[in-house]
Amino acid sequence: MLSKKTKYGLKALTYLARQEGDKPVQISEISEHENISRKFLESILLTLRKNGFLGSKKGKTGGYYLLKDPKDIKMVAVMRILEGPIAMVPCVSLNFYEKCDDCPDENTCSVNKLMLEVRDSTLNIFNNKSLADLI
Amino acid sequence: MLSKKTKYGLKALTYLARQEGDKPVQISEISEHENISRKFLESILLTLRKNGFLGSKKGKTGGYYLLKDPKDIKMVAVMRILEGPIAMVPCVSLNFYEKCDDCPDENTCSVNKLMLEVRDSTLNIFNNKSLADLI
DNA sequence: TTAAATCCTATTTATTGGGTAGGAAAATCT
DNA sequence: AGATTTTCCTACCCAATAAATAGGATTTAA
Repeated sequence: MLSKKTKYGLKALTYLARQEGDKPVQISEISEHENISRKFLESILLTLRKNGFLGSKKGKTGGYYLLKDPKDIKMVAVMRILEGPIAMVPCVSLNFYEKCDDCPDENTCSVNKLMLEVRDSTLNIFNNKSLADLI
Repeated sequence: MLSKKTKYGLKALTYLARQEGDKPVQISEISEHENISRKFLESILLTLRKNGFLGSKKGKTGGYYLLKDPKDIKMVAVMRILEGPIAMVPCVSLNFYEKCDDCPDENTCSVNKLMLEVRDSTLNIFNNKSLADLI
């Protein structure tokens, strides 16, 4: 299941991508338009900023704005920051690899091979989709 | 993330599929070979039985066995029973559909469309994989 | 100087995953 | 028949995580 954090983050990003010009958009504007708890959204935008997707301006007339062109914001990057691993099991994750405590041998593990296939097909989508494609 | 329930269930199924003949296999044998908590596995096998994947025999010499040929046990069916929805959001789920409380219109929702694509590609894999393919 | 915005850390609350407990019911073996 | 060994079933617990909230510090424009 996609976490609400990721879902809200994606919605906020598309909201920003739809803006004309690069005037900062306030949290509350986004939260109202997209029906997201203001405080929760605040923390999400904060992590998106800390990870280089958003810029911000403080004080009156402050807000958030995209740092890159929507077509240069790959879904795979956003997903990894907000949701974490793309893979369904850590043992087939590229960026969050972890060995399973059960499973003595990954090479002969049936679950491993199945989930590898799922990962590849999902990755294929996220690699080839940018924020621009979401609008 | 794939739940351990699903992971263990898949491992148990492949273990059973690898058996010669259809003699019942006891829970404890599977749990030892696959490093799964005995009690937890018990509850998993129970749901697999209640959903028509496994048969069981009680008492001494009892245990579990596959009811169908491994090639007739589709991954998509197993996944839906053990893991639940294939889709990452309820609003694109075929079997577990639910409307999102935020989102006023699914047809114009960017997340919806993206996750629909992911669902389709994952579904495509699970539809075309059977237990036999896991061995 | 005031108001309005982001920034930041910590805390709370709710949900779920993972696992246990304990006994009832059934089947086998002696 | 009785002992033993298995599955069956319901209920419960615990820890981790997700979701959301609190509250003040900092910055900026008017």
